[in-house]
Amino acid sequence: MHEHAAHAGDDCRAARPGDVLARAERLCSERHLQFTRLRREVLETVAAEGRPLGAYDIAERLSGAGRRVAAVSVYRALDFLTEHGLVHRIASRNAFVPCAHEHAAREGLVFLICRSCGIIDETTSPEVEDGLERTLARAGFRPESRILEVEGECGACAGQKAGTTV
Amino acid sequence: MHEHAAHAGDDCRAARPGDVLARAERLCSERHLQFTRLRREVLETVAAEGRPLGAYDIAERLSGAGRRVAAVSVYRALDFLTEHGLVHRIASRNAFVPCAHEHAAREGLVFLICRSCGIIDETTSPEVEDGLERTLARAGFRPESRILEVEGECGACAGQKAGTTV
DNA sequence: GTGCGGCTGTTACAGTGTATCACCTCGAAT
DNA sequence: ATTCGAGGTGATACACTGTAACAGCCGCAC
Repeated sequence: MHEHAAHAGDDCRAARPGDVLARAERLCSERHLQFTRLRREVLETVAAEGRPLGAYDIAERLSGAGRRVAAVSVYRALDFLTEHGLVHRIASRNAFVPCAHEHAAREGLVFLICRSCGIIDETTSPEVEDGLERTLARAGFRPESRILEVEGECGACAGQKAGTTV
Repeated sequence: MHEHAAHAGDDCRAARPGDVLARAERLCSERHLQFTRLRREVLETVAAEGRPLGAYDIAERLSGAGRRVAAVSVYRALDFLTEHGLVHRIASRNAFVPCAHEHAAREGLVFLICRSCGIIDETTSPEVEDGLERTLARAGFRPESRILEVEGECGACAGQKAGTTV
Protein backbone atom coordinates (compact mmCIF):
# COMPACT_ATOMS: atom_id res chain seq x y z
CA MET A 1 0.00 0.00 0.00
CA HIS A 2 1.31 3.43 -0.70
CA GLU A 3 0.27 6.62 0.98
CA HIS A 4 -0.97 9.28 -1.34
CA ALA A 5 -1.98 12.85 -1.36
CA ALA A 6 -1.20 13.90 2.18
CA HIS A 7 0.80 16.83 1.04
CA ALA A 8 1.06 18.76 4.26
CA GLY A 9 0.68 16.27 7.07
CA ASP A 10 3.34 14.22 8.74
CA ASP A 11 2.25 11.11 6.96
CA CYS A 12 3.40 12.60 3.71
CA ARG A 13 6.08 10.57 2.05
CA ALA A 14 8.39 13.50 1.58
CA ALA A 15 8.15 14.44 5.24
CA ARG A 16 10.16 11.45 6.34
CA PRO A 17 13.71 12.17 5.38
CA GLY A 18 15.00 9.71 7.95
CA ASP A 19 13.69 6.71 6.08
CA VAL A 20 15.65 7.19 2.94
CA LEU A 21 18.70 8.38 4.83
CA ALA A 22 18.80 5.26 6.95
CA ARG A 23 18.17 3.14 3.90
CA ALA A 24 21.02 4.84 2.11
CA GLU A 25 23.39 4.15 4.98
CA ARG A 26 22.46 0.50 5.05
CA LEU A 27 22.55 0.08 1.30
CA CYS A 28 25.94 1.71 0.92
CA SER A 29 27.56 -0.28 3.69
CA GLU A 30 26.10 -3.49 2.29
CA ARG A 31 27.46 -2.79 -1.16
CA HIS A 32 30.71 -1.24 0.00
CA LEU A 33 29.85 2.09 -1.52
CA GLN A 34 30.99 5.43 -0.21
CA PHE A 35 28.18 7.44 1.31
CA THR A 36 30.21 10.64 1.33
CA ARG A 37 29.37 13.98 2.86
CA LEU A 38 28.26 15.49 -0.44
CA ARG A 39 26.09 12.53 -1.35
CA ARG A 40 24.52 12.55 2.06
CA GLU A 41 23.83 16.28 1.90
CA VAL A 42 22.33 16.05 -1.56
CA LEU A 43 20.07 13.23 -0.43
CA GLU A 44 19.12 15.13 2.72
CA THR A 45 18.27 18.21 0.71
CA VAL A 46 16.09 16.29 -1.70
CA ALA A 47 14.43 14.38 1.13
CA ALA A 48 13.76 17.46 3.21
CA GLU A 49 11.97 19.19 0.37
CA GLY A 50 8.39 18.20 -0.19
CA ARG A 51 8.66 19.05 -3.84
CA PRO A 52 10.91 17.99 -6.69
CA LEU A 53 14.18 19.88 -6.81
CA GLY A 54 16.37 20.80 -9.72
CA ALA A 55 20.10 20.17 -9.58
CA TYR A 56 20.80 23.88 -9.47
CA ASP A 57 18.34 24.37 -6.63
CA ILE A 58 20.18 21.74 -4.66
CA ALA A 59 23.51 23.37 -5.39
CA GLU A 60 22.12 26.69 -4.23
CA ARG A 61 20.80 25.24 -0.97
CA LEU A 62 24.16 23.60 -0.23
CA SER A 63 26.16 26.67 -1.11
CA GLY A 64 26.30 29.73 1.11
CA ALA A 65 28.41 30.82 4.03
CA GLY A 66 31.86 30.32 2.62
CA ARG A 67 31.01 27.19 0.70
CA ARG A 68 30.24 26.86 -2.94
CA VAL A 69 28.85 23.62 -4.30
CA ALA A 70 28.91 23.63 -8.07
CA ALA A 71 26.03 22.10 -10.00
CA VAL A 72 28.37 19.62 -11.58
CA SER A 73 29.17 18.12 -8.19
CA VAL A 74 25.47 17.86 -7.46
CA TYR A 75 24.96 16.06 -10.76
CA ARG A 76 27.61 13.54 -9.86
CA ALA A 77 26.03 12.92 -6.50
CA LEU A 78 22.63 12.61 -8.14
CA ASP A 79 24.02 10.14 -10.65
CA PHE A 80 25.23 8.02 -7.80
CA LEU A 81 21.97 8.28 -5.89
CA THR A 82 19.75 7.52 -8.88
CA GLU A 83 21.97 4.65 -9.90
CA HIS A 84 21.32 3.03 -6.56
CA GLY A 85 17.64 3.85 -6.44
CA LEU A 86 17.79 6.42 -3.67
CA VAL A 87 16.41 9.25 -5.71
CA HIS A 88 14.44 9.35 -8.94
CA ARG A 89 14.66 11.69 -11.84
CA ILE A 90 11.40 13.13 -13.14
CA ALA A 91 12.00 13.50 -16.84
CA SER A 92 9.06 15.77 -17.50
CA ARG A 93 10.28 18.24 -14.89
CA ASN A 94 14.04 17.93 -14.99
CA ALA A 95 13.87 17.44 -11.27
CA PHE A 96 14.64 14.90 -8.60
CA VAL A 97 12.66 13.34 -5.77
CA PRO A 98 13.70 10.98 -3.01
CA CYS A 99 12.73 7.37 -3.49
CA ALA A 100 9.72 6.61 -1.34
CA HIS A 101 9.85 2.83 -1.52
CA GLU A 102 12.17 0.12 -0.51
CA HIS A 103 12.52 -1.27 -4.00
CA ALA A 104 15.86 0.32 -4.83
CA ALA A 105 16.09 -1.52 -8.11
CA ARG A 106 14.13 -0.49 -11.13
CA GLU A 107 10.80 -2.13 -10.86
CA GLY A 108 8.16 -0.25 -12.72
CA LEU A 109 7.28 2.96 -10.99
CA VAL A 110 4.48 5.37 -11.63
CA PHE A 111 4.93 9.01 -10.71
CA LEU A 112 1.86 11.09 -9.97
CA ILE A 113 2.63 14.75 -10.41
CA CYS A 114 0.09 17.18 -9.01
CA ARG A 115 -0.21 20.41 -10.93
CA SER A 116 -1.77 22.20 -8.00
CA CYS A 117 0.55 21.47 -5.11
CA GLY A 118 3.57 20.21 -7.00
CA ILE A 119 3.86 17.10 -4.88
CA ILE A 120 5.05 14.00 -6.66
CA ASP A 121 3.74 10.72 -5.37
CA GLU A 122 5.36 7.46 -6.31
CA THR A 123 3.58 4.18 -6.62
CA THR A 124 3.67 0.86 -8.38
CA SER A 125 0.98 -0.87 -10.38
CA PRO A 126 1.06 -4.57 -11.17
CA GLU A 127 -1.90 -4.10 -13.49
CA VAL A 128 -0.03 -1.55 -15.58
CA GLU A 129 3.03 -3.75 -15.46
CA ASP A 130 1.14 -6.75 -16.76
CA GLY A 131 -0.56 -4.79 -19.50
CA LEU A 132 2.66 -3.20 -20.58
CA GLU A 133 4.48 -6.49 -20.60
CA ARG A 134 1.90 -8.02 -22.91
CA THR A 135 1.91 -4.99 -25.16
CA LEU A 136 5.67 -5.02 -25.46
CA ALA A 137 5.73 -8.74 -26.09
CA ARG A 138 3.26 -8.29 -28.95
CA ALA A 139 5.47 -5.60 -30.41
CA GLY A 140 8.55 -7.80 -30.08
CA PHE A 141 10.19 -5.16 -27.93
CA ARG A 142 12.54 -6.08 -25.12
CA PRO A 143 12.36 -3.38 -22.44
CA GLU A 144 15.31 -2.29 -20.38
CA SER A 145 13.92 0.70 -18.60
CA ARG A 146 10.88 2.91 -18.74
CA ILE A 147 9.37 6.06 -17.39
CA LEU A 148 5.70 6.59 -16.61
CA GLU A 149 4.75 9.99 -15.34
CA VAL A 150 1.19 11.20 -14.93
CA GLU A 151 0.28 14.84 -14.47
CA GLY A 152 -3.00 15.86 -12.95
CA GLU A 153 -4.61 16.69 -9.67
CA CYS A 154 -3.95 14.73 -6.52
CA GLY A 155 -6.70 13.65 -4.18
CA ALA A 156 -5.78 16.16 -1.50
CA CYS A 157 -6.03 19.11 -3.85
CA ALA A 158 -9.27 17.87 -5.36
CA GLY A 159 -10.77 17.37 -1.91
CA GLN A 160 -9.61 20.75 -0.77
CA LYS A 161 -11.18 22.46 -3.74
CA ALA A 162 -14.44 20.60 -3.18
CA GLY A 163 -14.38 21.67 0.46
CA THR A 164 -14.09 25.34 -0.35
CA THR A 165 -16.93 25.33 -2.84
CA VAL A 166 -19.35 23.44 -0.58
CA MET B 1 -2.80 -2.55 -35.73
CA HIS B 2 0.46 -0.74 -35.65
CA GLU B 3 3.56 -1.60 -37.56
CA HIS B 4 6.61 -2.12 -35.47
CA ALA B 5 10.28 -2.61 -35.77
CA ALA B 6 10.81 -2.32 -39.51
CA HIS B 7 13.59 0.14 -39.14
CA ALA B 8 15.08 0.08 -42.57
CA GLY B 9 12.37 -1.03 -44.93
CA ASP B 10 9.83 1.06 -46.73
CA ASP B 11 7.14 -0.11 -44.40
CA CYS B 12 8.80 1.73 -41.59
CA ARG B 13 6.57 4.30 -39.99
CA ALA B 14 9.09 7.05 -40.32
CA ALA B 15 9.59 6.36 -44.00
CA ARG B 16 6.18 7.67 -44.95
CA PRO B 17 6.42 11.38 -44.65
CA GLY B 18 3.49 11.84 -46.97
CA ASP B 19 1.01 10.43 -44.52
CA VAL B 20 1.51 12.93 -41.82
CA LEU B 21 1.93 15.76 -44.30
CA ALA B 22 -1.39 15.01 -45.93
CA ARG B 23 -2.99 14.64 -42.56
CA ALA B 24 -1.59 17.98 -41.48
CA GLU B 25 -3.02 19.68 -44.55
CA ARG B 26 -6.42 18.23 -43.95
CA LEU B 27 -6.42 18.92 -40.24
CA CYS B 28 -5.35 22.52 -40.64
CA SER B 29 -7.88 23.32 -43.30
CA GLU B 30 -10.61 21.67 -41.25
CA ARG B 31 -9.77 23.69 -38.19
CA HIS B 32 -8.94 26.88 -40.04
CA LEU B 33 -5.34 26.79 -38.91
CA GLN B 34 -2.43 28.14 -40.85
CA PHE B 35 -0.15 25.46 -42.20
CA THR B 36 2.63 27.89 -42.97
CA ARG B 37 5.85 27.31 -44.82
CA LEU B 38 7.91 27.02 -41.66
CA ARG B 39 5.48 24.65 -39.99
CA ARG B 40 5.38 22.52 -43.09
CA GLU B 41 9.14 22.41 -43.38
CA VAL B 42 9.59 21.53 -39.74
CA LEU B 43 7.08 18.73 -40.07
CA GLU B 44 8.71 17.55 -43.29
CA THR B 45 12.11 17.52 -41.64
CA VAL B 46 10.90 15.54 -38.68
CA ALA B 47 8.97 13.16 -40.91
CA ALA B 48 11.86 12.61 -43.29
CA GLU B 49 14.19 11.60 -40.52
CA GLY B 50 13.86 8.08 -39.29
CA ARG B 51 15.08 9.10 -35.87
CA PRO B 52 14.04 11.63 -33.27
CA LEU B 53 15.35 15.10 -33.94
CA GLY B 54 16.23 17.88 -31.56
CA ALA B 55 14.97 21.39 -32.18
CA TYR B 56 18.46 22.59 -32.96
CA ASP B 57 19.00 19.77 -35.42
CA ILE B 58 15.89 20.84 -37.23
CA ALA B 59 17.00 24.45 -37.25
CA GLU B 60 20.34 23.38 -38.67
CA ARG B 61 18.74 21.33 -41.43
CA LEU B 62 16.49 24.21 -42.42
CA SER B 63 19.26 26.77 -42.34
CA GLY B 64 21.95 26.97 -44.95
CA ALA B 65 22.32 28.67 -48.28
CA GLY B 66 21.40 32.21 -47.34
CA ARG B 67 18.71 31.26 -44.92
CA ARG B 68 18.95 31.12 -41.20
CA VAL B 69 16.19 29.49 -39.18
CA ALA B 70 16.63 30.19 -35.49
CA ALA B 71 15.89 27.52 -32.97
CA VAL B 72 13.25 29.67 -31.38
CA SER B 73 11.25 29.66 -34.58
CA VAL B 74 11.52 25.90 -34.71
CA TYR B 75 10.27 25.68 -31.16
CA ARG B 76 7.24 27.74 -32.05
CA ALA B 77 6.48 25.54 -35.01
CA LEU B 78 6.95 22.46 -32.85
CA ASP B 79 4.60 23.88 -30.24
CA PHE B 80 1.97 24.25 -32.91
CA LEU B 81 2.56 20.79 -34.30
CA THR B 82 2.55 19.04 -30.94
CA GLU B 83 -0.51 20.96 -29.86
CA HIS B 84 -2.38 19.51 -32.78
CA GLY B 85 -0.97 16.04 -32.46
CA LEU B 86 1.18 16.08 -35.57
CA VAL B 87 4.44 15.51 -33.77
CA HIS B 88 5.26 14.15 -30.33
CA ARG B 89 7.88 15.22 -27.89
CA ILE B 90 10.01 12.50 -26.35
CA ALA B 91 10.70 13.76 -22.86
CA SER B 92 13.52 11.36 -22.13
CA ARG B 93 15.40 12.48 -25.23
CA ASN B 94 14.44 16.11 -25.64
CA ALA B 95 13.54 15.21 -29.17
CA PHE B 96 10.63 15.13 -31.53
CA VAL B 97 9.08 12.48 -33.75
CA PRO B 98 6.25 12.67 -36.25
CA CYS B 99 2.95 11.29 -35.13
CA ALA B 100 2.42 7.88 -36.63
CA HIS B 101 -1.26 7.50 -35.91
CA GLU B 102 -4.44 9.19 -36.83
CA HIS B 103 -5.42 9.93 -33.26
CA ALA B 104 -4.39 13.56 -33.20
CA ALA B 105 -5.73 14.08 -29.68
CA ARG B 106 -3.96 12.84 -26.63
CA GLU B 107 -5.07 9.31 -26.12
CA GLY B 108 -2.57 7.33 -24.19
CA LEU B 109 0.50 6.63 -26.25
CA VAL B 110 3.40 4.34 -25.60
CA PHE B 111 6.77 5.16 -27.13
CA LEU B 112 9.21 2.35 -27.74
CA ILE B 113 12.72 3.71 -27.98
CA CYS B 114 15.33 1.36 -29.37
CA ARG B 115 18.79 1.85 -27.92
CA SER B 116 20.42 0.10 -30.84
CA CYS B 117 18.95 1.78 -33.89
CA GLY B 118 17.46 4.84 -32.25
CA ILE B 119 14.11 4.34 -33.90
CA ILE B 120 11.11 5.34 -31.85
CA ASP B 121 7.96 3.37 -32.43
CA GLU B 122 4.61 4.62 -31.27
CA THR B 123 1.74 2.46 -30.18
CA THR B 124 -1.30 2.37 -27.95
CA SER B 125 -2.28 -0.15 -25.35
CA PRO B 126 -5.82 -0.46 -23.99
CA GLU B 127 -4.55 -2.90 -21.39
CA VAL B 128 -2.10 -0.39 -20.00
CA GLU B 129 -4.76 2.27 -20.18
CA ASP B 130 -7.21 0.20 -18.19
CA GLY B 131 -4.67 -0.76 -15.59
CA LEU B 132 -3.47 2.79 -15.22
CA GLU B 133 -6.98 4.12 -14.92
CA ARG B 134 -7.74 1.72 -12.08
CA THR B 135 -4.48 2.51 -10.34
CA LEU B 136 -5.08 6.24 -10.54
CA ALA B 137 -8.65 5.86 -9.33
CA ARG B 138 -7.41 3.96 -6.30
CA ALA B 139 -4.93 6.72 -5.58
CA GLY B 140 -7.62 9.35 -5.96
CA PHE B 141 -5.59 11.00 -8.70
CA ARG B 142 -7.28 12.74 -11.60
CA PRO B 143 -4.98 12.52 -14.62
CA GLU B 144 -4.71 15.25 -17.21
CA SER B 145 -1.80 14.04 -19.26
CA ARG B 146 0.88 11.41 -19.11
CA ILE B 147 4.02 10.16 -20.72
CA LEU B 148 5.04 6.54 -21.08
CA GLU B 149 8.37 5.88 -22.72
CA VAL B 150 10.08 2.52 -22.82
CA GLU B 151 13.72 2.10 -23.70
CA GLY B 152 15.06 -1.22 -24.86
CA GLU B 153 15.74 -3.21 -27.98
CA CYS B 154 13.30 -3.34 -30.83
CA GLY B 155 12.41 -6.57 -32.59
CA ALA B 156 14.35 -5.74 -35.70
CA CYS B 157 17.60 -5.18 -33.83
CA ALA B 158 17.10 -8.29 -31.70
CA GLY B 159 16.43 -10.37 -34.79
CA GLN B 160 19.42 -8.94 -36.59
CA LYS B 161 21.72 -9.75 -33.70
CA ALA B 162 20.35 -13.28 -33.52
CA GLY B 163 20.98 -13.65 -37.24
CA THR B 164 24.63 -12.73 -37.01
CA THR B 165 25.36 -15.04 -34.13
CA VAL B 166 23.66 -18.07 -35.68
C1' DG C 1 -6.40 53.19 -45.79
C1' DT C 2 -6.25 51.76 -40.93
C1' DG C 3 -6.13 48.74 -37.49
C1' DC C 4 -5.81 44.19 -35.67
C1' DG C 5 -4.18 39.51 -35.02
C1' DG C 6 -1.19 35.89 -36.04
C1' DC C 7 3.40 34.39 -37.73
C1' DT C 8 8.27 35.03 -38.17
C1' DG C 9 13.05 37.15 -37.33
C1' DT C 10 16.29 38.56 -34.07
C1' DT C 11 18.69 39.14 -29.87
C1' DA C 12 19.37 38.10 -25.41
C1' DC C 13 19.16 35.21 -21.69
C1' DA C 14 17.85 31.45 -18.32
C1' DG C 15 18.04 26.61 -17.30
C1' DT C 16 20.04 21.92 -17.87
C1' DG C 17 23.75 18.91 -18.43
C1' DT C 18 28.63 17.33 -19.73
C1' DA C 19 33.86 17.43 -20.62
C1' DT C 20 38.17 18.17 -18.77
C1' DC C 21 41.76 18.76 -15.71
C1' DA C 22 43.73 19.37 -11.17
C1' DC C 23 43.73 18.13 -6.49
C1' DC C 24 42.68 15.43 -2.42
C1' DT C 25 42.07 11.41 0.31
C1' DC C 26 42.19 6.91 1.52
C1' DG C 27 43.52 2.31 1.29
C1' DA C 28 46.54 -1.34 -0.70
C1' DA C 29 51.00 -2.98 -2.07
C1' DT C 30 55.77 -2.97 -1.47
C1' DA D 1 56.93 4.85 5.66
C1' DT D 2 56.65 5.54 0.75
C1' DT D 3 54.50 4.82 -3.39
C1' DC D 4 50.81 4.11 -6.16
C1' DG D 5 46.22 3.89 -7.88
C1' DA D 6 41.29 4.55 -7.64
C1' DG D 7 37.50 7.08 -6.57
C1' DG D 8 35.55 11.57 -5.11
C1' DT D 9 35.50 16.56 -5.31
C1' DG D 10 36.47 21.51 -7.02
C1' DA D 11 36.69 24.46 -10.66
C1' DT D 12 36.30 26.24 -15.27
C1' DA D 13 34.52 26.02 -19.55
C1' DC D 14 31.31 24.72 -22.69
C1' DA D 15 27.29 22.47 -25.25
C1' DC D 16 22.55 21.80 -25.39
C1' DT D 17 17.65 23.02 -24.36
C1' DG D 18 14.19 26.31 -23.89
C1' DT D 19 11.96 31.04 -23.11
C1' DA D 20 11.26 36.27 -22.98
C1' DA D 21 10.82 40.39 -25.33
C1' DC D 22 10.50 43.25 -29.13
C1' DA D 23 10.25 44.45 -33.98
C1' DG D 24 8.71 43.67 -38.63
C1' DC D 25 5.65 41.43 -41.90
C1' DC D 26 1.45 39.87 -44.01
C1' DG D 27 -3.32 39.12 -44.60
C1' DC D 28 -7.84 40.26 -43.47
C1' DA D 29 -11.82 42.94 -41.60
C1' DC D 30 -13.68 47.30 -41.18
